[in-house]
Amino acid sequence: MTHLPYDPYNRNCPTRKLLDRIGDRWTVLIVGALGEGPQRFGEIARRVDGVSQKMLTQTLRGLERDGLVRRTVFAEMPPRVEYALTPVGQTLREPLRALEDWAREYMADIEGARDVYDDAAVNVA
Amino acid sequence: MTHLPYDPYNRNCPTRKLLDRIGDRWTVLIVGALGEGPQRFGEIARRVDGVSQKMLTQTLRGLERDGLVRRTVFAEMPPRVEYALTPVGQTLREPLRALEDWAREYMADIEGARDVYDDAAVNVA
DNA sequence: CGCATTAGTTACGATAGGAGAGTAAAGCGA
DNA sequence: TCGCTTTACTCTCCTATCGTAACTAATGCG
Repeated sequence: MTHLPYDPYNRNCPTRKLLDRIGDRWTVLIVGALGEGPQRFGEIARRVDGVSQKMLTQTLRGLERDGLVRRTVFAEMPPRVEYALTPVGQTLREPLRALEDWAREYMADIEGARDVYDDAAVNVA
Repeated sequence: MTHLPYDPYNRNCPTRKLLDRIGDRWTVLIVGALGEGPQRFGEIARRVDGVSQKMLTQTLRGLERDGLVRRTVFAEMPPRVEYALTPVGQTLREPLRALEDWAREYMADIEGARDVYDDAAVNVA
């Protein structure tokens, strides 16, 4: 039998929560960083400027659970842990990069639109 | 002169916040809904199952301020307000639909990965 | 006169996120 | 031997955001 059609417009569909995860700010940046190759915890932290250790751990754990990231612990001291995209995780690179590229491309337009909107609000007030 | 390169990996870059907005759960679904044509407030609310009036208003206001959505008020009673994507808003449809499609395509894989992960955790515990 | 309709707004409790300090375990220099 | 360093977390506390649900304005209709 085929599965029910997944539909994020339905509140009970699991794709609804999945969208939350993959559209998440840190997920976009972390997957983007790992797209360049496997990296250690600290390397990702430095690459993704501003991410707290807590959120980095939390996001990586979620991605690992979802089978998008593989976590490898080396029994050394100080500890060494390497993170890498799985084959499924690789398939996320393109849609997320598209989002990143969109943000870069239209940022200026949007800042302009905000100025116009905010000026109009001031004039009315 | 060209503008500074926008880089969401830098915590102070405005694209960082922009990523938050466009990756947002409600934004993805609302832009998706409006991709089918202009719609009234209530129509969007019915299409995007589970969105509260508060979040719908808030998200639409943000999209309007960013110049991605145009809001048209008709002076009637009861009120009628129509929302439509602007040309810039249209350019968001493709990357967001790619996200939606990805979620639909890989949902089953991910649910499988979660089962494996959670079973392993139980065995260790 | 009172109820229905539409597009909101407001108040409030729950939850998620950020900041910052604390932890384990081994290496290494004084 | 003491204690400082490194790495990958974990914990606590505080604030911001989100969801729920009730309330509102303004008109038509029975």
